[in-house]
Amino acid sequence: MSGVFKALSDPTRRRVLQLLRKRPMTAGELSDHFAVSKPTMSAHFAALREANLVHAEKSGKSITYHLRLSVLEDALMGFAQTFGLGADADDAQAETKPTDTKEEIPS
Amino acid sequence: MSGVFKALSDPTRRRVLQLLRKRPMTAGELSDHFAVSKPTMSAHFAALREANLVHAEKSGKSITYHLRLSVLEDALMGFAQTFGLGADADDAQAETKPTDTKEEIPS
DNA sequence: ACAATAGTTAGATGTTTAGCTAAATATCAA
DNA sequence: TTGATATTTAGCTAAACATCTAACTATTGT
Repeated sequence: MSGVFKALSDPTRRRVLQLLRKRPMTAGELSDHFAVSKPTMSAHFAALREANLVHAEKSGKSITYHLRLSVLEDALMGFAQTFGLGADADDAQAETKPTDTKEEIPS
Repeated sequence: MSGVFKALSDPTRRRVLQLLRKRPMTAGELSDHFAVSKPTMSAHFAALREANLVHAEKSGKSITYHLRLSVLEDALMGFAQTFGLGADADDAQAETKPTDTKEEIPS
């Protein structure tokens, strides 16, 4: 949980995820979009891997990164839901689940 | 944007927000829920204030913090939506807005 | 085997962060 | 004014982070 938000707290990493939204890309392709060194990008990729937001697939010389949308969704929406935000409607009693009344502390 | 995710990347701060979900609370009340010093909590409050996730209201000796749900919602859901996550249905063509086809890079 | 290409590891530097204690500030009550 | 309460500021440490260059590993083409 913390790992996901930490990963998302960096603009470069957020843009990487956005780029991967369209299609999987190799580390090199992704790096070309940024004005930082390869090792720096490598570290960003590691952060995204550790947060499980991307999946790395090595093939030949290059490594292709794939977005793990479901992990992003679970983290983002799951957290949002603990605040009554998310899927359903807008004001008061219109919700699917009654926005509850129970104690739910986040990790 | 980065500020919000940065704020959310700390478990203590996430729990503070969760506590504030129920009702506004003073700095002292909030601090009582955590095993860290008051100055440390004060720093966490500052981070939340800077991210605009809470609103501080001084009255007398104490300062009452209020959750700014709308800011959390805008950040979380806004970001989620750039990935086609969020409000609407689950699989493919069921969405309200066609999940677009346009270039949207995050800040 | 050699060189080129794709990434990562190592090591250094400067910045940020979370935490602490001690001291300062502000408010209120006596 | 003196004291108690609530919170912040100052100053510190230790760990984590983002960044770099240089060197290394792995793969492929010649």
